[in-house]
Amino acid sequence: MVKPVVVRNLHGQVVQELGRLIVGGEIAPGENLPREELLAERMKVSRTALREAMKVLSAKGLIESRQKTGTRVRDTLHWNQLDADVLAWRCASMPTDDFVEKLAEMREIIEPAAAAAAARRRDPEQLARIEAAYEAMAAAKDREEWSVADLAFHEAVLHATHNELMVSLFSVVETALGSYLELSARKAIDFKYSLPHHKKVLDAIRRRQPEVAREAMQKTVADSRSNIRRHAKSRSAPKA
Amino acid sequence: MVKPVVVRNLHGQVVQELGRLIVGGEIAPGENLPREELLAERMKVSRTALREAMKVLSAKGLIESRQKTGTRVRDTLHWNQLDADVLAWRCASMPTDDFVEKLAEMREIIEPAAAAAAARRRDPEQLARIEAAYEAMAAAKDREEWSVADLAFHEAVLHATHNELMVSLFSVVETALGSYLELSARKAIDFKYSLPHHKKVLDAIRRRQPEVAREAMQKTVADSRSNIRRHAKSRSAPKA
DNA sequence: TGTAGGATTATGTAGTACAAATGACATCCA
DNA sequence: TGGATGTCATTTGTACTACATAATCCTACA
Repeated sequence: MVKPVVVRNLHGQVVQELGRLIVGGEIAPGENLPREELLAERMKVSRTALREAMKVLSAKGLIESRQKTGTRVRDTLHWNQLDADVLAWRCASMPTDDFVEKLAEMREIIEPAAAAAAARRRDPEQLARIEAAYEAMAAAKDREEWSVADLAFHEAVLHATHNELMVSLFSVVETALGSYLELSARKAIDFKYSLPHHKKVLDAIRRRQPEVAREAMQKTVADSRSNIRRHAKSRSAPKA
Repeated sequence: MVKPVVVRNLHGQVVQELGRLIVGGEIAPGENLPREELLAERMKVSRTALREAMKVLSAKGLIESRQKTGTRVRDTLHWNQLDADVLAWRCASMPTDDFVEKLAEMREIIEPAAAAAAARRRDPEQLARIEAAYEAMAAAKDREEWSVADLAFHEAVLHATHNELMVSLFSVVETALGSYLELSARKAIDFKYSLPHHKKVLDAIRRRQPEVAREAMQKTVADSRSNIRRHAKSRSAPKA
């Protein structure tokens, strides 16, 4: 279920390896990487492959290389935080639940607004897609099926806003959050408990009632957030 | 003022050139690029430089290359829409004001929520930064100075949320929007008209009143949005 | 002491050669 | 005829070498 981030290319592997090191903080911002020739040798790849990987990382804002000076890790300020890879690396490296909170916060901001926009701008086709997702949720027989349908529902709502930037943001955040949720199973009983919430959202969008949709969606994600939070608490060892 | 996107590297230029072509729609999704060797020759660069550029583009989700099949432009769905470059290319290519609307919508969603979060979580240092920005706005003598301070104000608010994802999103959106605003001058008279709005935001954050802050910020950005909209209307030739 | 300019050293670019993957096509066998 | 199988051709992937270019550092000279 969790996509294993399959990489067929060599430089892709190098990107993953270096990316993890940098985002994980093992190579601190401001610090210089070893010379290309050296690093290539150490990673057992050609300088060509290494350089292609470096270009990718510098496209993500993680590093910056100049002649003579060498290649250095940029300040986190310049990192492309909303890049899917960067986010994934952070998820993998930050054991603190602090980051999950931030993701959840983003979601809680985006989704209600999106629901409102969807209620205003949806067209029949998109409404149908939302309805279909809802039906699938209602018909889900296990948690697995339900999560898939749930995700489809939210994505359909986002699509109905006609704003692809929003869709993009959501999918990035959601993917990152999802990887957390899947780590451990929620209570299997009552996995459909939020179905009524979703129904309200659907109805409001159907009836073109932006404010109602916003509020309903707000309740839905707040619920899910408290779920995540409870989750986080029980998962992490109490550190204080 | 508008950063000229200075690129010192050769492959950087190639990235820009190809990126513009793809995002601008001159090479449609699904379409194949010419073979590397051919394309390199046509662009008068070595295959090495071209490939490094392609790696960057594929990191942004614009293209995908496989052996034998060649390199093809991916569907817009996979584009890294929130990448600063991609956004910039879109701004440069989409003459429609439709896109500006979408950017403004994002802003209108993020900022009020951010103001609320800032009111809840700001620490003294960040408050000071917001105040400093406000003072600079109040003291601005021309539109130029004012925009700089304005931007600093909003950025300071975002920082006070302690959520770097939000900061990142804002800065991307804002940069893209900014490039539009700078295209043509707003009315020079009363360029400080929104100062009172900002004051309200500042006060609410200082007093830790999330809801007040949200509402004040909401008014501020709504105002700016209607400004943009008026702007857009007068700029674009009426097409219908 | 200050500055000009060269030595040094890192990345940047070019070009060649070969490896690997895979789509297309021909071939073979039932 | 139809389907499985194998070979070939083409395109990207990787490696390696050579040299260009920029920026730092440091020496030498005024």
